[in-house]
Amino acid sequence: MATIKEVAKLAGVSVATVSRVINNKGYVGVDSRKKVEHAIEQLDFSPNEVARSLFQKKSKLIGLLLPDIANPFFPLLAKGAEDAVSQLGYSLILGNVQDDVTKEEEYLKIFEQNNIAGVLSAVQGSSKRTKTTPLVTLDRVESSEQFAVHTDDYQGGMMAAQAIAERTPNQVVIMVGPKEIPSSFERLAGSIRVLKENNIPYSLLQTKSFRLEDTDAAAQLFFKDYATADSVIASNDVYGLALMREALKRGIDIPNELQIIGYDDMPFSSLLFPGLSTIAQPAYEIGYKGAELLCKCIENKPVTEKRIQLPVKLILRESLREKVL
Amino acid sequence: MATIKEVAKLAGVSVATVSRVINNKGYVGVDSRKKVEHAIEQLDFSPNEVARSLFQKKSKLIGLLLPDIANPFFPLLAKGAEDAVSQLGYSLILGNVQDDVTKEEEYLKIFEQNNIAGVLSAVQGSSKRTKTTPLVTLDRVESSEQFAVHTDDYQGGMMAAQAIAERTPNQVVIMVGPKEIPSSFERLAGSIRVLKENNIPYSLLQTKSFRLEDTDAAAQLFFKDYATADSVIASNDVYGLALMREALKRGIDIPNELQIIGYDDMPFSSLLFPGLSTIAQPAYEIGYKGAELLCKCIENKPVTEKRIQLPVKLILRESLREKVL
DNA sequence: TTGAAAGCGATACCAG
DNA sequence: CTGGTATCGCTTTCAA
Repeated sequence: MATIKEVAKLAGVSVATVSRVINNKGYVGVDSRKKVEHAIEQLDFSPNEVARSLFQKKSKLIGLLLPDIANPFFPLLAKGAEDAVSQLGYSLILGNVQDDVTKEEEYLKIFEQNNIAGVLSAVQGSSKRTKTTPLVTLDRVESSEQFAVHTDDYQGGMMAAQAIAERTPNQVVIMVGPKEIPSSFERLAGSIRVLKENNIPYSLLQTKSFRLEDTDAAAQLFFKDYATADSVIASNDVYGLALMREALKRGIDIPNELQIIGYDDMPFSSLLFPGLSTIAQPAYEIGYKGAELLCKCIENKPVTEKRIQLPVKLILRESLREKVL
Repeated sequence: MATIKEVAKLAGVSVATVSRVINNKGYVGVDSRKKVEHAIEQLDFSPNEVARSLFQKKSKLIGLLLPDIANPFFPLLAKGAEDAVSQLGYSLILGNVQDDVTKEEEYLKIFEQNNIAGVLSAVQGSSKRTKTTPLVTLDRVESSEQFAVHTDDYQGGMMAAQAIAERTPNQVVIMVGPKEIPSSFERLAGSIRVLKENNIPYSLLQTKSFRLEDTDAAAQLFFKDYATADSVIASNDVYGLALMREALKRGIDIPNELQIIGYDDMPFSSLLFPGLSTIAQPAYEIGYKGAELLCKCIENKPVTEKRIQLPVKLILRESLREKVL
């Protein structure tokens, strides 16, 4: 790749001048500029970001920390982040952490070693492990986070329960997401509130993780322990799906014998039949808005909203019974 | 972050010595080493990769080019790549190109500007657009590729057709993936061969892309144009799923009235009921092996296999009828 | 309006 | 064994 020096030489000016034109900064005479532009064209020059980064102590790279990229929620979030970030002139370094704090710390160190401009994190507690770099927390947001994009989990929990409540539930089971995840708690609280208000009895079933592997076990457990339940609020769509599969296998009619509502609205949820009713989380937007917010922080632009809350919405598909009025 | 200079000062040695110990290269006296190690500890020093990269003209970053990260095949591939790469001391820059050549070229330039060590590409034709950087092509591999990890699409196509052939097909439709994708062609050829050998009549239905959005339209089209077909070989699981959904909606019994086989074995395919039978592509391994191969190229290690072919396998689930012997 | 030169943080050559 | 120093490619004073 051509360097600024070669450009300078070809253009017959100094590197300083070249620098000025590529950064559009400082005075440059018209014909100097012309010559430089021409030389750049000729040599197909583009500035080395590494050298820039070294000098600026800040690169055009953003670290993206994900709990598990194989969990279908995160690719969409990543896509949103990537879209925003690349429009704003940044690129993403992918940090897939597998719910492992050690790996997260490794990545934070790598990010730092690479003069990362900021980090976008969908894993909890990253902010405690990062000092100086701007950080935006996504999705699983604790109340202590400064900059964050998240959804209203409490309301989501309420909406899910409300959808159930309006559909003649007899016995409902709430599958509770991992305790460490704050959103689980919020959703649960929201659901419980609605169920209580409607005097609907419910049981809780704790699930271990949001990982794809744990869902089957949970579904089995559900049918073992709550054989008589006729309504279930699943921790997320993957669980909802596992439940559905198991129910269909057992010849249980959905939604008449068992109605299910999930959470997230993962891409495949619409591709099923019966379709999984769910609370849609705007994963793409979370990533997109988060990236925008982060870039503002990085560039010291004014930010009006430090914590952005995105709405969730109820998606009705075939896994819920008809609403009774 | 502490610099090598500060370490040198604290340890009372020169930067050269510090450099030698952190790289484990060249002679270093025992107590010099001790002092340096201690200083490193004290200052929590870790070398700045940007400075290294500038000098070496080569970073510890690897570019990952994906056609569409929202397509559930690629997160798994990415996960495999990430696992391998991070074990070998590299990190990934994520390049999501959305089947857009311009964006791909942008990323290749960005990669270059960042002194990328190599690129891992699951989009076609990247090798034509890249000159000097080591490159490993994944999954959708043309015969011209030097370094590649892929599966045997011809065999996969045969296996899919074979599975159908053994299950009393009456009229079969092969959904053909996008023409630009070489694997589509291979699979088709394999399937046709088997069908011909068994004297089974078939029709072809061309699909536009592997994108999530196009599948519903294709499914509608299928039921419009091939209402009487009783067997279908879908381009991939997403199409298979769309077909299944549409069939169930229309009250068509699966697999008795319509049997379906997909391709890929996407994570959700096992979570359905009826489960989607499919040809499993080892997406994770493709990513993993690809990353390993790339790292060997980068480090000029001997590579025994330049083009690695991974086996596909038939996964039988409920979307196929019983086999007749 | 321009250029010379210092410096970002590390590596590696060469001398001692 | 160790240290001084040029160098990687670029940005940014500072002087001219």
